[in-house]
Amino acid sequence: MKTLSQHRVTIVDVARAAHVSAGTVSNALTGKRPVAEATRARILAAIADLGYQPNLLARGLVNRRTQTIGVVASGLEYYGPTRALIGIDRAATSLGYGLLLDLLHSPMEDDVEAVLNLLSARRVDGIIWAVHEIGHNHRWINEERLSRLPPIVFLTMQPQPGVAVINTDNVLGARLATRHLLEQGRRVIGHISGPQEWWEARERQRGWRQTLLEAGREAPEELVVEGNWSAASGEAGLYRLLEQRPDLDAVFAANDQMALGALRVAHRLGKTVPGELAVVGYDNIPEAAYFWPSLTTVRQHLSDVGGLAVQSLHALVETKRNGKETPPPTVQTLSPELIVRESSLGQAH
Amino acid sequence: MKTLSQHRVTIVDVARAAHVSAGTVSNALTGKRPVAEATRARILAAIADLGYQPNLLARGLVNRRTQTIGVVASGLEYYGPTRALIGIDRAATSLGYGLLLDLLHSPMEDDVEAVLNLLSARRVDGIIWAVHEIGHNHRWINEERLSRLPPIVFLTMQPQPGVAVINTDNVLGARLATRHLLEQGRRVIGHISGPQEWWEARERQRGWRQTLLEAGREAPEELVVEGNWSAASGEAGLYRLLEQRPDLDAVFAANDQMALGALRVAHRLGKTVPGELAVVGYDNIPEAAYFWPSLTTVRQHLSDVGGLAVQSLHALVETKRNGKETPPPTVQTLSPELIVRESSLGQAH
DNA sequence: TTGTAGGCGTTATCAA
DNA sequence: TTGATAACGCCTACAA
Repeated sequence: MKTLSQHRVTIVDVARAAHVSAGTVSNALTGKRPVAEATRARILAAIADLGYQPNLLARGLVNRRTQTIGVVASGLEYYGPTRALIGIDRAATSLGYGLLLDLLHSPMEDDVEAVLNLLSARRVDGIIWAVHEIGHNHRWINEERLSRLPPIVFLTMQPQPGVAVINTDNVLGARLATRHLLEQGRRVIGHISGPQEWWEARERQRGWRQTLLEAGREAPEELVVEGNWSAASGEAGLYRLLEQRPDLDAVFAANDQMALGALRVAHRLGKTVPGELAVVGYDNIPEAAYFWPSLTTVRQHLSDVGGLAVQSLHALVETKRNGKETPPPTVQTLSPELIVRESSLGQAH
Repeated sequence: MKTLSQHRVTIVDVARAAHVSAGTVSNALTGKRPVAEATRARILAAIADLGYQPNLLARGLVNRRTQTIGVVASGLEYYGPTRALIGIDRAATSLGYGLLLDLLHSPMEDDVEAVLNLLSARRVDGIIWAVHEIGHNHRWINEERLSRLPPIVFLTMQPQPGVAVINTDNVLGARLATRHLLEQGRRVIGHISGPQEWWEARERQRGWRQTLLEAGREAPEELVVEGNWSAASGEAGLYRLLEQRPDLDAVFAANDQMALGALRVAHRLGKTVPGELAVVGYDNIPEAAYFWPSLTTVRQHLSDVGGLAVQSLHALVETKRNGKETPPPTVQTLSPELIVRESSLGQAH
């Protein structure tokens, strides 16, 4: 027996109030079958009257579809991942998906299986994996495992056969930065890299090296120091670099924070920027334009990356649902752009 | 008839494989009723064998509980909201909740009702409302509306009778900053405020004014300019301030980005910081320690705010589920702390 | 155009 | 300790 109190209103209540069957209410709601104008009006009135809200759990149960995307991310304390998340949210909302968010707090050790299982258990329609590739934390990715998961799209990782990836071209970004420094007449261009366990850090370093070699320069070990993305490590990095190569007249840091640390060292040593030392960063964090001097940097279109990921995922979900054979997963790579500001302009000295 | 292909394994499959009933499998899984050791072993074996994963939709349907928290947030491009989100995620995970994320991209105009309805329809157990209070965008909050929603906790807003709020003490933060400047012997302390539609901006300005008046100083209008949180507006702000009060020897900006803009103006004008002008910010973004000079600022414990929100929400959910009368909602306010760095140290001139 | 019956995958109740 | 049965709230055939 139903007590009126403490009873959430269901589709049956609406049906009763509108003098129709539950099925008809459902049809009026989903529009999957025609409903007479008059009855639809009564139904809508009843819905408004009772304050009915369809239970998406029940709906998902029968539809085998939840309109939900699971997003696994890490490093939200950095600028990049947050931008990507914003892009994901925007696209997801416009396609009618909800977002189930799961942050990995230590992306090298977190229990990936547990996360995946939970997402599966919640029956998300698809997954966006926005966890940085560090060390072997992408080891779990293989066809066997993926086959037992909903469609999944990866962000910023080493392309791999059989998986859908949305990338940014880190090599190109580094090349733009380095070439720009060459064009400004810089002769000794150092690099403060990210941690070498990070795929992106290796790519950026590769771009720097390639460009130097292609220009007939050398890229010896003493021109590279490894940072950990923090401004503190950028600071330490530039000190070390200057020790190893006092004639350094330019430095390309693998992110803006480390570049900021480098700027600080220059100030402290009384080295003028860009006069005696040119500095270029990577990421274009909002603050970069207001550093002193303002920072030349590389901009990635991260929120586009997020948006693209959702679109690709949506396509995968749809083709799977229609039972069609899924086309081979693709890699999409977006090009970054160089943003030139004060910190790198003009000839040395 | 069931075809083996294309059939997700259910609890019934497990039951059959383990020669027990579905109910028993359920009991083994949830531990809500005792199950003989021998049968439990068989069940677990079958689960592993079949790769069974409970369907949380179905479970949620009957339990009337989804172990999900809806998080509505805005301004993720800023440092603060992201920190809060991280804190929320951490606490939620440890309490066994999933996070359904919904970002408002223009928090003044977005359709709040649509968001709330969607969350309700998905049957989240509770909601965390982390949308900045701007203008009248919190107008919808009233007892009548809240009564038709799951338990909800608000972040950083003007306390209001009948709603649970987790706050940071913005007035106190501004007081700490301003008092510090007074103690350093500064005589003319200006303020670059946030947009006055923002509650937090008004609070910080209030703290600044109070402190000056209590110290027997004046806080005339020409000592305040309104920014929009961006570094650009901080830049414009300081120019204006200096025009109005050439004798300005300190400025308190309502966030670190605007402080950064102010630093830039000082450099450009050749004004030494802190010698001729002391600068204090608010937020303690990671870059602040590496500005030139490093920035004195106010640190809020935002990830604690997020964690507390989850805990409070959890408590609300539990008492509601046990049918107990919910105790009157409370306001919890965390104290910020002043972080002193180079930009404010020492006497003027 | 509408109604009826059955099922989506679990858990809770009541017996056994 | 275990098994049958009836919900949970919705959608989809099939009939009418």
